[in-house]
Amino acid sequence: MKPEIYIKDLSKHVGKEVTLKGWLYNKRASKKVKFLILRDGTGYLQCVVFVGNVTDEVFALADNVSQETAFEVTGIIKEDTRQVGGFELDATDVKLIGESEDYPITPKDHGIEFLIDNRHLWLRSKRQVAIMKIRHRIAKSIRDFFDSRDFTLFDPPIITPNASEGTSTLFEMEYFDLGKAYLTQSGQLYAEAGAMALGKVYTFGPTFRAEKSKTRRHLTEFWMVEPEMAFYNLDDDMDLAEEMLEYIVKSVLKDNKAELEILERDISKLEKIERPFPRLSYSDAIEMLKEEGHDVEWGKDLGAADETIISSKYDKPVMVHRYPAESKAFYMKRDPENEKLALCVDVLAPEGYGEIIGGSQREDDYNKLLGRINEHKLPVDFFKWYLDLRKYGSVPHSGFGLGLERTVTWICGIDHLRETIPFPRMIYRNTP
RNA sequence: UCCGCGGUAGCUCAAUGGUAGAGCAUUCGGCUGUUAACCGAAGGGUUGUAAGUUCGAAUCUUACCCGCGGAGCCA
Repeated sequence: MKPEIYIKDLSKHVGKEVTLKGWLYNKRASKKVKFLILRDGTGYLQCVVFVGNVTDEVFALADNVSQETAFEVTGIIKEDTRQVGGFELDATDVKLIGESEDYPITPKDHGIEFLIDNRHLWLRSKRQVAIMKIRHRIAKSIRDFFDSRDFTLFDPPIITPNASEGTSTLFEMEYFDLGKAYLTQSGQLYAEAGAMALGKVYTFGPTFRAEKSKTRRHLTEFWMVEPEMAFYNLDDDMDLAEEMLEYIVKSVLKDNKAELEILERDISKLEKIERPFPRLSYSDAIEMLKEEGHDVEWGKDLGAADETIISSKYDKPVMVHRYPAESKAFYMKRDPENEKLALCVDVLAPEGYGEIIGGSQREDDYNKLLGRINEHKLPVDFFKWYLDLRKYGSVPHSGFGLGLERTVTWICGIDHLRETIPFPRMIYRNTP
């Protein structure tokens, strides 16, 4: 029943008769010859059905198949430089597997609302298939990167009673008789416990933010990778982030050339992603913006426009570190050389793609951390276990979070991250 | 939450306040090599909803609904 060969493997079958299974991507027809474009998830193949080469019934069938009809085709594989994949199939038989009537997504233009309404079908289109393959490659390269560096995959809970950065942006639910619980917006606090147990860990899973953000850079459900390392300071943290990003980009360049081409990605931009990446303190970034005549003030977080200006100066990701602590999360350690600064870093992707990583060295002093929790008016009870990590063998430690969809968006060179996850969840959309 | 833009055929879009149209898709016909194939024909409409102005509203006004882009916030 299962296919014996796939389109990606055709080079081994030139001159031989093969049977392929898939769906009709598109069709071009004249009276005596029909061109059926088959897609099977691994590639695209033009199948030529000539009037004399098949029975009349088969020829009539080839004439009638409509877009996205599932069918099986048998024929001889020929090399053909005119075709995208380099091959063509001379059909000797076609069998119908599943009909497709009035498929809504045509090869012409569509609006985004219509496409997202039909996301379950939109995923079949060439561009979406390419993006999903690159997403997969990026996820795999992330796992390979950490796995080969003595990290242990550490899965934090999705349902949590506490908030790492306040409750205003959390999805809330009733948890039996225990009151409110929330969908996690970060596995970091749990990863810290993991780092104290295993040394180096990483989490990789979905996270949730009920932010009312309506931009091309936000989803309410997105995937995040969060490494957490004992005995790493901020510099070590930045070194790791840099090494990981380089590794990811090189993996995609090595294995996804065809997909990048479908997306018309300018590969030369990705080829420049090599260590070292520029590092810039927040204060220097502010100075730089001021010199350019932009209205910025020390102490405020950088806006999206500011980030774009900074990242446009470089053709590599930029690491902006040591932001004013006031606007940052409670768990970040202060810079011992300047208590107003947090030992944190944001990595801004090039070409205006903005923040893809946020990381920091964590506060490892019990009393300072307790003070921060109180300053931020967070419920101390919920953080008792987290404070314990500073009570029993506390060590300097650091970590960061990488947004998977933002990374895919940047590497694919597309303009909205809703295309980088199979079924995007956004503020005004939770279907299909 | 705020600012801006939009909603017309299955889809993408036209249409000075005066008969609602084209391309694609669909159906039928033509074509032996097409690359979003091409050529010809046909069917397809409560112009987001409600009210108002007007002899007459897709077009002007008001309210509402839905969507898109952006800001803030963040990955």
